[in-house]
Amino acid sequence: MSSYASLNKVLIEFYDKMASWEASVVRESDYSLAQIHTLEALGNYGPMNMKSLANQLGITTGTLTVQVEKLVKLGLLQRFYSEDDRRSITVALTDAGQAIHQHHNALHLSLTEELTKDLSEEERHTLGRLLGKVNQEF
Amino acid sequence: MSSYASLNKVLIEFYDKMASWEASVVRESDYSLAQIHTLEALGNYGPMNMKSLANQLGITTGTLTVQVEKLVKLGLLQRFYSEDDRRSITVALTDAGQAIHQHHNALHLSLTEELTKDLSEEERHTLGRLLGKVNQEF
DNA sequence: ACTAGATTGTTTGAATATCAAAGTAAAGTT
DNA sequence: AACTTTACTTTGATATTCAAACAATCTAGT
Repeated sequence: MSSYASLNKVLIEFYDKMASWEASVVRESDYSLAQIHTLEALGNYGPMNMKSLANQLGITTGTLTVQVEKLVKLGLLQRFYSEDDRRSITVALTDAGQAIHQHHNALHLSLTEELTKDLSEEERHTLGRLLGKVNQEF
Repeated sequence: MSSYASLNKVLIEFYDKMASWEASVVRESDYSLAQIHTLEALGNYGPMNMKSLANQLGITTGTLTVQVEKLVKLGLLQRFYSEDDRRSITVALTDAGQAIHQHHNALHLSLTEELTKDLSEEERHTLGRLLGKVNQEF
């Protein structure tokens, strides 16, 4: 097996396991997977407009419009209207949304600690550096 | 930021980007995200019973029962009944299911090649080794 | 051998999430 | 000014999901 193929396997396996972990964590919360993903995207990458957010989440803007409307009604998101471009709408977390994101993010951090507890400090640094390079290529 | 926190960020970012890529690739195919995920799990990890597959996919067995039924009708999956434990049902890809999985997997392999083209052979090996360790901790 | 509890998978009913396509309004282009 | 593109929303149809109740089978302890 080529180095690409074996690395491909490992990358997919990580993605699968992360998705499965996320699903089980979210199922025990008060929010759906789609909702948590929306809060996570805004919490991790900051406020953004509908198009960027839909692209980030891998859904259409039509789907996102519905989802954002629900989260606004729940008090977790707020919309900001741009004066530069009046078609564009920036979406951001409210304080309440921020709190939920931070709670969820703490779970992620615990998981990361657990997953990498047997790595040396240097290995953790190397893994972060290499995967960071990979991320930039998307 | 601690080494855990920065690594956490990178891991999440990779997961997000992979999910987004997967969604856009799948949207252009004839199958849904849930269906492709089911085929992928069986293709990558081999035949398994309903409970294991549901766990692998991060969904309940109730949801999976419905999904497997559809895929069986489409001729992509087949069920095998165990004699050891007559409650258990092993699910596997048919040849047609295998073909779809292989087509999708080829897209993954292209992505991996693209993502890691600027890494040295040694860096690819290191990344695979470290992420492999992480995967084992789940 | 009996039984109580655990395990595996299915069914059901209700809530959510999703897309594609059509529509609206604003911005950019020629 | 007319045309095209862009950002977002709405709509209608499907697909996905879960929790809870259920049925069949297995396991362990007595």
